[in-house]
Amino acid sequence: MKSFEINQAWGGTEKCLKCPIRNLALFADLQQADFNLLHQPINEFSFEAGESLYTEKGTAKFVYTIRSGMIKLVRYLPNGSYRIIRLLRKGDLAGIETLNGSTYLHHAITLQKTEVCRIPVEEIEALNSNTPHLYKQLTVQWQKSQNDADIWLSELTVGTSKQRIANLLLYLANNSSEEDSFYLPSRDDIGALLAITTETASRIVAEFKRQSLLHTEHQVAQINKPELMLIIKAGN
Amino acid sequence: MKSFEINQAWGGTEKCLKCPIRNLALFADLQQADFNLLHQPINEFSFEAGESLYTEKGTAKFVYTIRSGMIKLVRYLPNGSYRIIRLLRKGDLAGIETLNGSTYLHHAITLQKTEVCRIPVEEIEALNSNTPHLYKQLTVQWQKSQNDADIWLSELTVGTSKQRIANLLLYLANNSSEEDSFYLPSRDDIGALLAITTETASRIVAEFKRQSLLHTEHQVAQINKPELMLIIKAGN
DNA sequence: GTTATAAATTGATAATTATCAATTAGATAT
DNA sequence: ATATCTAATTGATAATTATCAATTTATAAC
Repeated sequence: MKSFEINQAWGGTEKCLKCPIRNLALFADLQQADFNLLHQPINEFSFEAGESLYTEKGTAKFVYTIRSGMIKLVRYLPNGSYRIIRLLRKGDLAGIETLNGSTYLHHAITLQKTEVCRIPVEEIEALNSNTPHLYKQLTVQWQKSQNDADIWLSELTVGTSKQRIANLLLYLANNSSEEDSFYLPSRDDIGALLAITTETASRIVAEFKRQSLLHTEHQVAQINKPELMLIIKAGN
Repeated sequence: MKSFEINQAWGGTEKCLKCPIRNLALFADLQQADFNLLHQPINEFSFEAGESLYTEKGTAKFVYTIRSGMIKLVRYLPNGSYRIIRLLRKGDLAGIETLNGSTYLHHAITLQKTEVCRIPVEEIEALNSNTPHLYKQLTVQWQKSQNDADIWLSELTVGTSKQRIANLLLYLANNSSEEDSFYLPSRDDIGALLAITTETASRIVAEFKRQSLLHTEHQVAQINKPELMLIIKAGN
């Protein structure tokens, strides 16, 4: 594991209060006094692309808030293939299922350089018992991930492969941190996201590039949104 | 709407405490005193097959606990088709998204005769503010629906249509209230569940019937589980 | 029961996608 | 820079599925 701890250990209070993404994250509603309830340190980690935060059925001790970058939640299927269940970005929570169980339900793997805050589950449980301020954000996060799953199911599993990829590109562009570019997943991952083969994903991505609907430089991508939206509608 | 109220209005205390599905449902952890916090009545409704509990973007005032039967959560797509996002059964919650928003995110439609308890959102919010006993069950429910969505995404969107339908039949059989039979959705709904066409769904269901892997009488179905599991593995 | 209506099934064909295989481009290590 | 490995692309073909259309079966209404 190449990940490293950015700050050795700190109480949390000072830094969480000043955190640039606090309004997006789990602790949005916590107040000064609430932070004093924290006993264990909340550490900040930086992961390179392709690293694993945790694995399915692994013992679950931490929840992660994503500060920057992108994470895929992966399930491996009995036949050896894998499916990407969801993509997580800035402000999202990973591993929150551990509040009701002792193991993680997915593999969490970074797609890019990703910075996270690692919160011990026990601290979440303690906060929940002692302050009413965390509960609201937990339900907001829950709802966000549920809604994401719904969009995935309703929009990214219908239509031809071309329509699905066009939809995915628009989704990625609309949810990117950058204004006009976004991270383009590998063809393998596009396949695992949309339940199509790597080859089909590659063919269509290459075709979009030839048609100048998509420009890439390494994994940084830009798209022609209006044209892709037409493809989703018309399907040609 | 043919639905009718089973009980005109009642305080909730007596009946919720004796409810046969209470251990499954939202109020599992509530104690005698907590029920006294309820001000509005919790009414019991019975719906016939094909009725609508609520519609997407409808003003959300109620959450529903399913006592018996089955409900589909539906999203209509821009092109006029629809997708079934999830199936809800005994003990599941419908409309819980309204805790963080003012509208429902799906259409909820009964597939069979279905009995529900209708809980005003305000009561849930009030309970949450005044007792810590609801929160735990809310997260349990949240996790259950998230997990269901994950299973859907990872298992029911991969493989050939035949494998997907075999998977769906096993899922329905394993989650049925009855020991050895289950409710078989219409071919339209099977299509909307698995993102395949009605015709493909019909062809495969008919084939399974010819092969005696599936027996139906009206919409009551029985399956040969071991054989269907082989089909999922082998795909033929 | 008979008729009307909706759902399920089946057929023929075209379109889409998976599969297997090879090649090219890109990234990493030496 | 060169060798090595991995990812992306492309081709040919078979398999799967959608589409359009017709027919049969089931359900509901009278």
